[in-house]
Amino acid sequence: MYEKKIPKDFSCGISITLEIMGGKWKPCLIDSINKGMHRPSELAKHHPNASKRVLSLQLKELEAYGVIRKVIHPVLPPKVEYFLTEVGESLLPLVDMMENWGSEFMSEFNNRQENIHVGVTKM
Amino acid sequence: MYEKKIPKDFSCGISITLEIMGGKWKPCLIDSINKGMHRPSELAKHHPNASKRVLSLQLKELEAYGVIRKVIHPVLPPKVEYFLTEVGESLLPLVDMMENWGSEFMSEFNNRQENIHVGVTKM
DNA sequence: CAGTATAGGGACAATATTTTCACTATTGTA
DNA sequence: TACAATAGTGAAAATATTGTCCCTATACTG
Repeated sequence: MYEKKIPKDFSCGISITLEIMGGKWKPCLIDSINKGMHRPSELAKHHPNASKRVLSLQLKELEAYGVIRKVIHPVLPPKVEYFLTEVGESLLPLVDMMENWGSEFMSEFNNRQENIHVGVTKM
Repeated sequence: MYEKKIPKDFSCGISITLEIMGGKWKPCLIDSINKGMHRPSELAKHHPNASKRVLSLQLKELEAYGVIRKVIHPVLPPKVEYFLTEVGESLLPLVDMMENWGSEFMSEFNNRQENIHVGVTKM
């Protein structure tokens, strides 16, 4: 395993949340699992920009922190499903807020760009 | 400047929020500025684990995204102050939620550790 | 004069994260 | 037989982020 050398800073709640949610795809994964995508292949198809490897790693981390629960069906070809735990569900408001804020910011941002192109400047 | 080679993924709002808030200290900085710490030296003293360099970089990024506003007082020795913009203030609920969730998770986590030490296991 | 405080940047080193690619193994399908 | 789908890992490379150290400049203090 990879051993970290820079000590983590857990002085404030924000750092903790960032430790658990900070990965590039973790909030997206929580969101997707909540929306019904449980199998790794589904998640991978829904996030084509994410490498399979990272998704796998981040799922493992989320599981290690008790955010999701892994169910291995003993069949072949393999079938695995991930579900949110209570801890994971308690993160949903945060994930939703991230999604909403980002969407609003994006549309605001696009509006600004349009206005600049048309030569209009807001006061 | 540093040029990124992996294209950003802005397909969902979450990625956008992460792009703006994802830095190691950005949410902490927003929180601190909101709580009245406006000068870089104050912020640095309040986050001794963060290197001066990174704080400076992340402040610059927050400014570039319009989350904070920089006020340079033309005096010597230099005096600079950062303030939240409207965009920055719109992030406060998110920052608060991160702080609260992390704090709760941490105390839950500590409780569990204690219980394990005492030999008690919750069902 | 020497040191401190102020805000910040450049150069570079150290560390962390992500990507790529090749592999494991089994079953079903063309 | 050859290949896809399934879930996942190892090794190594590529990229990103953060840390360390030294430098700029000015005014004040001792």
